Order: sequence, then C-alpha cells, then structure tokens
Amino acid sequence: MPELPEVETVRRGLVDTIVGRRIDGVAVTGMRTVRRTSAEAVYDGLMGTTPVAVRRRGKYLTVELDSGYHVMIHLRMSGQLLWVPADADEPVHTHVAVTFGGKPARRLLFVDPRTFGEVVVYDPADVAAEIPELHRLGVDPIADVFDRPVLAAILRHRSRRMKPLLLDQHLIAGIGNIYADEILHRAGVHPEAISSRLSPSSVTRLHEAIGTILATAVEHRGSTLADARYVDLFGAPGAYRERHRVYGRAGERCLTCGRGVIRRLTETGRATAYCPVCQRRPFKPQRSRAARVESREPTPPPTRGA
DNA sequence: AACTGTCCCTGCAAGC
DNA sequence: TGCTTGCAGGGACAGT
Repeated sequence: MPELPEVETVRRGLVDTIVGRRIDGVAVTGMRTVRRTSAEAVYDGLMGTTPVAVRRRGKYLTVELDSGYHVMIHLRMSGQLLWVPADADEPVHTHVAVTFGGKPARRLLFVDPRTFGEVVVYDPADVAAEIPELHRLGVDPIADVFDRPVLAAILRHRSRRMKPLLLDQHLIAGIGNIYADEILHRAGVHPEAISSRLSPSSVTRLHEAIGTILATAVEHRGSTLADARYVDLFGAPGAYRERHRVYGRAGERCLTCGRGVIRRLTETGRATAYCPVCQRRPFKPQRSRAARVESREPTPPPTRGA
C-alpha cells in the first residue's frame, strides 16, 4: 500500500526520469483510472508537453507540465508507476502508458489491478473545484513546518482516537495503516488513546516518532509487503518492511520490550497492531464497537520465538 | 465533532 | 482439483 514513504520514493524516481523529457505518446486504456475526467482529457493534457517538476502532497503526486497544467496521480491501494523500455511488454492492468522521447525512448506505465488509483490532468488555478480533496489536505508530516507545536495544536483541539486521527488526511497527510501503527508503537501511545488527553511528553514522543519513522522509511525506499504490490519506478522493492516492529507481527513477541505479545484489533475498519506493554491502554478507554467485539474473542495469540 | 457503514475492485485464501 | 465465498484495504461520502 503506497503511503508517504513509497510515494516519496516514486517521486524522486520521477524527478530523475521524466523531468525535461517530452511526451510524444499517450495511450489510455483504463477508463476507471481517468474516471474523474475522460481519456480524451488525459490524452490532450499530456501529449506534446514536458514535465518541469514533480511534487508530493501526502500520498498525492503532482507533475507540473510546461503547458501550465498539472497531473495528479494517486496510487491508492494497488497502483504502480513503472519506468520501462519503450518496447517492453505491458503488464496486465496497465491503464495509462506515456511514451517519452529521447534516446532511447522510454515509457511510464500506470499499472493498477484494483483500479482505485487515479490520473487527472487539471488546471492548478481550479484545483479546489477539480480535486477538492487535494486542496483540503492537511500538513505534510515530513515538511519543516510540521513542528511539535503544530502537532500539539492538531491533537489538543479534538477528542479523537489516535489511530483514526493519524489516518485522517485532512489533518496530517500521508500516513496510512502501516506507518500509523509503527509511529504509535515507537511513541508508546495506544491506538485508542484520546488525542486531547495525551500528556506533553507523549506529544513530544509522537512528534519524534512521526519524523523518525517516516524519514527512515524514505531512506529504505518504503515497505514492500509479501502480498502487496509496491515497487519503485524501476521495479525494485523497498526494504523498510524488515524494520516493522508491529505491523504484520500480530502474535509475535514485541521486539522492543521483549515482554508483550503484539495484538491485533480492528479500529475504524482497519487492522491495527500494537504492543499492550509498550502502548498501555488509556485509563478511560473509548473503544469502537468493532474493537469490543473483536477483543471479546478468547483466543490468545500464539507466541513465537523468545 | 466524531464515528459508522458503504462503495469502489481484484487477488488471494479459506471453505466446501 | 475446482468452484464459490469472503475479505482486505485508501479514501470519499452519506447517515447518525
């Protein structure tokens, strides 16, 4: 699942590949990928232009074209961008293929089995109308402006459970299920802790964890899961998965404290992994119905190792 | 304001 | 073995 570190890795790849290269071929075959506009709009918007910059906001990529238009690319669950030789075979579920001039010519493929991803060409002056969710995105957690006071203000002014708060793209943009779990674990904050009740030291730890986890994951070019499809532009997997401490480790002994066994609960419909020792339950738990139902199950998670 | 459920879609795993 | 069924998961949105 591409989250901020994976999208940032792809962005850096795009800067090194497509910027300054003219587009001289566009093939749109996946209608769902261009559902917000049309195949014609994407074709017309790209053909003959040259990318001049590639930016990222949260999990959204935006490419600035020399025409003045921008391209928004969102990979959602299963989207991939691949930089391949112009004569390479297209993988199944290739929905958009863009050919770049130069020697040799190369193609950028948008591949997306589940078709949740999107490609939109838009006028940046109209972004609020054309891509409202991009316009409403919260602060980017690896930007310099995201300092401790900014985080403290986000937390203090609402009473929300921490896991869904971290996933709310309107507040902080770019954190998904994997990194939310890893961040909360590193900070020692329970996923159901209430944001406005965090102690100052918890806020400090949370701010440190967000910065460290995301920066380290970017350094390792993101997380490629066994069952997931994330690879970088050149088809290489990310190495951060080996450093996951809770995500995907339910039932295992905690690598940090060596005492807790990683538990799994469902928080707002999302699988959540945490260590009950490192992340103590808040004193007055406010738990979702789904979480209550799940924790009623008596099955103790099997221990492994240790 | 905050949370819940629904939808979109495919691949994969479990169950028969 | 082969079919059917269920589920995961990002994010928008509608409903409570």
